[in-house]
Amino acid sequence: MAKVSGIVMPEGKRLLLNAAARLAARRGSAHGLVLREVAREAGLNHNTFYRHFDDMDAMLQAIAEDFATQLRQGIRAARANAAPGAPPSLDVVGWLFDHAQQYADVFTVALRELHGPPGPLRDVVRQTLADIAQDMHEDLCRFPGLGAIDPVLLRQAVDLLVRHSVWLCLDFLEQPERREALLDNAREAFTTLTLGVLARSKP
Amino acid sequence: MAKVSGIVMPEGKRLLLNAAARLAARRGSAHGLVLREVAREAGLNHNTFYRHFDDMDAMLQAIAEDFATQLRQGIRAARANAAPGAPPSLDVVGWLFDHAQQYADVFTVALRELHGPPGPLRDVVRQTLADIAQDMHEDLCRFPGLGAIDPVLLRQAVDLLVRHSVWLCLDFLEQPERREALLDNAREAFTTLTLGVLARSKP
DNA sequence: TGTACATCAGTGAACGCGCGTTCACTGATGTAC
DNA sequence: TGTACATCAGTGAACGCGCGTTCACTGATGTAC
Repeated sequence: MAKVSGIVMPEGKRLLLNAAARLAARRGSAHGLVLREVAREAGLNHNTFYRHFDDMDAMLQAIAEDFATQLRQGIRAARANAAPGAPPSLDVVGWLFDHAQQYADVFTVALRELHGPPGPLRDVVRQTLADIAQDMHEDLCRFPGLGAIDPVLLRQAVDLLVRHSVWLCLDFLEQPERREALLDNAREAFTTLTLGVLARSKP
Repeated sequence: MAKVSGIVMPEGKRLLLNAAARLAARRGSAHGLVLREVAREAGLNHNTFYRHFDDMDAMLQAIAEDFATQLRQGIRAARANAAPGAPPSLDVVGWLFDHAQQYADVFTVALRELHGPPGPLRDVVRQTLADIAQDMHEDLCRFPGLGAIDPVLLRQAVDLLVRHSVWLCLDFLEQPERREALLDNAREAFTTLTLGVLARSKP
C-alpha cells in the first residue's frame, strides 16, 4: 500500500488516482475528466469514487500533490547524486527525464498544465519549478568556475533554461527515442546561455 | 460579413466561431467544448451548428485555420513595418503581443495548444511558429552587424527565443499590465542568447 | 476466549438532467423563364 | 414585369444515452468488554 503523509492510502484510492492520471495523459488534460470513466478505468464501481473524494476538484488536488511530492523527491535525489565539483544543473535535467518517464502520466498532465488555464494545479506546478530554478541559481552562483557573474542576468537565464527543460521533457515523454538529442539540446542551451550571461557580466 | 478564401462567411458561422473561441479561452482549452453551449453562447439555436459544421472536430479545424491566417498576416505586417537596418526580430515580438491581444481568445487557446496533446490544432500552431523561426533565422543571418556567426547555433537560439516569446505572450494575455516587463524580458533573452551564440562562433 | 458493535471500502438501483443527433418545419434570398 | 421553384440559415420538438448524485445495502476488519 502506498503512503501519504504517514498514513496508509487505501488501494481503491490509489487505483483511482492512477486511472485518472492515465486517462488525463491519454486525452491531454486533466480538465473534463469524467467521474464514471475514471472509476471504470480503475475497474471499480463508480460510487467508490465518493468513498475517497468529495468531487473531481478534490481528486485533481490530490493529483497535484502527488506530482509535487514526486518531483521534489526526484530533484533532491538528482542533486544528491550530482558529480562533486561540477554544477549539478545538467545532471538534474537527465534525472528529470528519468523521473518523468517513471511517472509519465502524472508528469505529462502536470507539465502541460504549466501553460494551461489558471488554477490550483497550475499554481503547484509553477511553484515547484520556481523552487527548482532557485536551487539551480544558487548552485551556479556558488560554482567557482563561472567567475564574476551578474546574478540577475543569471537568474533570467536559469528561468529560461528550466522552462526550456520542461518543454524538452514533454517532447521526451512523447518520443522517448529522442532522449539523447533532447539532452544535447538542453546542454547546448545551457552553454549558450551561460556564455551569453558571462559576456554581459564583464565590466 | 467576414471572408474566408474569397467567399463570404455566413454571420451565424462567424458567431459560432467567435463564441467557441471565447468559451475555450475562458475554460482554458478547446478540447471538451460542448456543442449546445457554443450555440447558446452565440445566441443561436443549437441546431444551427449543423448548418455550418459536421461536428466539433470540424469546428476546431476551422478555429486552427483562423489562427494560422491571423498570425501569418500579423507577422507579415510586423516584418513590413520593421525599422530598416536593424534585425526585425524584436519588433516582431512587440507586434505579436499587439496582434495576440486583438485576437486574444483564439490566440490564448492556440498558444496553449502548443504544449498540449497531439492533434491537428497543435500541428498547425507548431508549423506556424516554425515558419516564424525560419524567417527570423534568415533575417539574422543576413544582418551584417552580427559578423561571422554559426548558423546552427543561431537556429537553436532562435527556436528557444520563439518558444520563450510564446510563453511571454501567454503571460501578457493574462496580465496585459505587465506588457513592458515582458517585452523587456524578451529583449534580455535576445541579447543574452545572441551574445552567447557569438561567443561560441569565434574560431 | 468469544460476542457484540462500529468503521469503512465497495456495490447496485434509481433519479433528474444536459448532451448529441435526427426530423420536419419556416422564412428569406436568389434564380429561371 | 411577375411567377414558380430551389437554396439555405435558422427553429423547435423529440429521441436515446451517459452523466453526477443519492440512497440503502453488503462484507470484511478492527475494537470493546
